[in-house]
Amino acid sequence: MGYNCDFCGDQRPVVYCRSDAACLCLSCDRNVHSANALSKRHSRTLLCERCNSQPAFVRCVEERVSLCQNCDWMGHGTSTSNSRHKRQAINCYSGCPSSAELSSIWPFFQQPPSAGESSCERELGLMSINENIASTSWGPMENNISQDNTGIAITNDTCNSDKESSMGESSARLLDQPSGSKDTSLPKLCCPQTKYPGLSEDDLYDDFNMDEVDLNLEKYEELFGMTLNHSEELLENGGIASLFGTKDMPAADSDCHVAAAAEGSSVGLVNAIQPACSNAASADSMMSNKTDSILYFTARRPHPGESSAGDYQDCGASSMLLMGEPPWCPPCTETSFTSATRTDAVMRYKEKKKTRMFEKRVRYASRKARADVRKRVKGRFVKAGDAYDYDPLSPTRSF
DNA sequence: CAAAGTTTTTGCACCACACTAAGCT
DNA sequence: CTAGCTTAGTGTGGTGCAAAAACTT
Repeated sequence: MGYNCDFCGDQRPVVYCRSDAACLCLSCDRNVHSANALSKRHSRTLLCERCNSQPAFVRCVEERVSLCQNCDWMGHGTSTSNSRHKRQAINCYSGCPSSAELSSIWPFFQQPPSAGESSCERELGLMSINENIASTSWGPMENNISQDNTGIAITNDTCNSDKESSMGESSARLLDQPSGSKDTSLPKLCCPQTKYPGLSEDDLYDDFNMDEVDLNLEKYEELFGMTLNHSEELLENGGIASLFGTKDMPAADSDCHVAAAAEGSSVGLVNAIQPACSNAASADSMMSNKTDSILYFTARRPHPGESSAGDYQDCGASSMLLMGEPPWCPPCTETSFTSATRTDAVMRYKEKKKTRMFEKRVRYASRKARADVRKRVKGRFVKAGDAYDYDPLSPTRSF
């Protein structure tokens, strides 16, 4: 097929790293992801055995292949005779597991013939995979996630730890909401995007526990621009109140409420839109809807001293933390969302959207992988062999 | 309220080199 | 038409610095 590891370009890729958007062989996977604590947190999953370019999220038991959303859709769509094939979700992992340990995560997993025991595996012994994570969770173990009954996943991510401190109280309140919380603790699956036989609605919601990098807005917008337009249309049509099921949407000092409500409502949108974008659909598309809504509301009126909405976007799902009280909180007594405010907000949103087009995005995962491990002096790349003051692969510096 | 001073935020250039794409043989 | 080669241009991330913005006096 001609597909090779994005890093070494030699071995057949086996796993897909969402954070790096890279297909890697086991050896490089361990090398790259043992480089530092952050890379170790990258959640990876098997590579789709059909297209060899997307992360697999289900395993077809009958066909014994791991499939991405798209290939699964193509192969198991309702119109095909294979639609009744039994499939099981494929979990993600982080850390630096050995092939044997991967086999314990995925019973069907077999080490490719070409991929021998890597030096990384031999030398580093960095296996840090947490049994619970491997079997039940998406991503880093430090994520504490709960869900409310609208399907909002609230992540307690390191990414927003700073902001969380300022919003800590409201976040805590949100997390502690007795009425809304189902106390569902951690989501269980990593990547199922649509409803499948055997996957519950809860499983669907689990999608919202996303890797922060996957929440790159341009990426979603690029793939699923229509969903954004949809959200925008709702705004412009004044559909916010009806969308949220309340006519008293808070205005001032309540961006958080609005965002949270939009959050929950977006889930509905997702379900409605999903089939239309199935060709390229992925879990990302779900977050596209979610974050787009967040984008608008958080961008609407930044509080003094707060970071910009863009910062929230950078943190992806963790932006949810900043939303303060959940939608089921009684609306405040302030004026409702007037049409003038809405128009103004839409204008700001469109402006923001325009500028966002120019934001940086990683186009070549292999280059990113190289840059990630390249030695630097004061942030600048140095020639191989030259003295350096920063080596991403080494916890200590040369000086 | 305006001006001056201070602090914070934002944007960008820099670096090496693997990789891509285009052009040519 | 395809394959192989050459070459120019691109993109990648961490850091430092300058400019702009925000804030205080």
